Amino acid sequence: MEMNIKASASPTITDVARVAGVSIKTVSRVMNKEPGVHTETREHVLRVVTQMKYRPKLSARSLAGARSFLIGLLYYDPSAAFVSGVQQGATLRCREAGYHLVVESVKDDAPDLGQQVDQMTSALRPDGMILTPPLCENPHVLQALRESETPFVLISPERDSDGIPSVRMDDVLAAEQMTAHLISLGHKKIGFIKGPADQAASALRYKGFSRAMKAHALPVEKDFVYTGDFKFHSGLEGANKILSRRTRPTAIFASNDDMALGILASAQSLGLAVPDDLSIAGFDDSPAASLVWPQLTTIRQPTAAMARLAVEMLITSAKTADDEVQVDVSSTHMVLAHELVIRLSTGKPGKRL
Amino acid sequence: MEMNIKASASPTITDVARVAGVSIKTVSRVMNKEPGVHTETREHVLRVVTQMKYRPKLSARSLAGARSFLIGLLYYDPSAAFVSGVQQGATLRCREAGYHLVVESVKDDAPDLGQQVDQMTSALRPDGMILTPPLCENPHVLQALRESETPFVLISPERDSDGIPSVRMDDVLAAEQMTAHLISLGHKKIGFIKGPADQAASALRYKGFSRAMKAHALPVEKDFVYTGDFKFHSGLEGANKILSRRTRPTAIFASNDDMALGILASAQSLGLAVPDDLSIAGFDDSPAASLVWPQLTTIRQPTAAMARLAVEMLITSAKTADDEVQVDVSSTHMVLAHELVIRLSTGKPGKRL
DNA sequence: CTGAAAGCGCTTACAG
DNA sequence: CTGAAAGCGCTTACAG
Repeated sequence: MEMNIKASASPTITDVARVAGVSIKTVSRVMNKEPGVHTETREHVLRVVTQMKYRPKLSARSLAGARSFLIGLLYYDPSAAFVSGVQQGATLRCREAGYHLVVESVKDDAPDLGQQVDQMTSALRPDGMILTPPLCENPHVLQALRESETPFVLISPERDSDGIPSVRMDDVLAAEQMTAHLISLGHKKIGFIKGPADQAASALRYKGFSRAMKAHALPVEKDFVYTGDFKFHSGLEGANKILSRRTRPTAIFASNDDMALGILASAQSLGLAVPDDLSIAGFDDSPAASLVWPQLTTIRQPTAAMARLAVEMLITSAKTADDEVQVDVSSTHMVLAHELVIRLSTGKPGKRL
Repeated sequence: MEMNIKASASPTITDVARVAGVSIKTVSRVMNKEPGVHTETREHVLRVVTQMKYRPKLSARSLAGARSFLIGLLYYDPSAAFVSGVQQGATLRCREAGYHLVVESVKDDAPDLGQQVDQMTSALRPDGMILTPPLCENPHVLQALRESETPFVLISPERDSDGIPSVRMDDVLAAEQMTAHLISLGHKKIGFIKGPADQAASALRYKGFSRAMKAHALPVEKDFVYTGDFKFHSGLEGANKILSRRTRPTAIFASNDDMALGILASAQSLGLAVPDDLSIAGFDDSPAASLVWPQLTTIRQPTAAMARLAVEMLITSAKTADDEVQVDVSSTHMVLAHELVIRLSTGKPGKRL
């Protein structure tokens, strides 16, 4: 017969142990699902735990043990849909695993970025950190992380390097498929808006585009290619330029949605019907892609899935940190599937041109 | 002359005390900026701290003391620009104060929502929680929070209630100003797309609209008012309906940007020029508002500032929890200034109609 | 102004 | 399968 000894405040492991008539070590074993506890004992303890609403305190577990049950997410651009998706996936996986996600927004060009990271890791002692672009490439961040000996996973880094696990999608393949989609609709003159040279995705997406064009024996017209900066305005400008020529493409594929929306704006201001006069495709499936008319054909990045996997890897490495079964995730590079989202901004080339 | 006693691993308060030749209590005082330490002693300790790169461990501080230096942010809609802004402001203020932000994305209609909150508060023991709509109104969340005795602040709740601090903007005033702006441009027939009845902002914004109309002796035509659900599609539908009537308004004001973008799409599909044939105004200044052509006239909510203030209130209440000077924030309701963002989607009523 | 002692609530390492 | 002891790194309450 158990009885409540203290009703107020939150119960500690000692309270539970006393009520259950076992040692705190046994309660600890049960809470951590460790083997080596009699089924009856385990069930009995579990019952008491439920009854007393006992929840281990993170700070105590963290101080005594080797894990903090905290995962850090470092990001830069706050408005990006990309980060939203990543955070969503990370937070859900964390909850499932009894972990918590601590977010930190930093400026990519902050002079004290290294210290900020250092501050975060040494105070919090997270079991792992997740980096999103462009932080994946920031030497100060990477160095601070290495020095703190905090495990970390990169999401969509520029390139995979040995010893740093990463999760990504296949940008080249996605761009290739999108281009093939346009070609299959009947387009032969296809324009392309590139991203800025200093971002990894830019080159990869252009590569996919030109690869598909070449595969179908179509020329990549220089006049139809423009280099933007991933922002709306550059898409608008690029499209204005491309569409002002004597010969126009019947479709333009932009390296991201924001620029694709710029193309759409350009087309509308020029009185071109989309997709009849001009098909437009983007990349990202940002929220805005479904908030325009016609809705944008685009590529959906597996942001949430990438984040889930990143969390997974970090938790696993924390768990097995000093186990016999060393799971080495340090050279794991995962590639997740994307999704072609065909909407109304692409169609067969019109008859009007 | 100090010398490094242990170079490896991270130094603890004991290490610092030994090197500095003081007690750990003195180091603790210095780290917490407590008064009652000789300036010389303080400076000396500070020097050793810097030299050894000492950083107090959060878990130890949390376990021993009354504060966790953790603030929780509970949100529902992950894609919302609103949440992004709030998080941005919260994370920055937290860093300044040496706090960290733990985020948790929950489903508004999850059956175990109360338990989720309970789990979070009892494991993490955050010094405070921030809630965003529609969680501000969720009885399970509020009850779980109250039971856990975690202080919390509501951002833009439906209504202010005694004992629960809140931060908001003045929706009525903002809608009034936007309407006045349209009227000042010369519009007399102005349509309005309402938000869903179950969201507080809906009624407030409509109130501001009708108040301004009345102030200028203009009628609110029932045929020009439509009730949407804050989503793109409902704006599109509402506009289609309103614009299909014999008499059309020369301007439509939507209760949020997503619906305003729906109006824009409708206008474009009907061949109406914006703003010449139809002026369109939104509410939120979402990212998409600047990603369309013409860019949307809208209202910018002070999301980041609201979050900063919320964090501020929580930190203050945590600090003074058992001080003599009790700052009671429990009945504080702050109202922050918004901003009218006039862009190209509004203009003088055209001559064509 | 400064410090010695106790304790926060867990896990670790060890013993049986 | 179970437990007693020690200790994680700080703050609190107290003493001087």
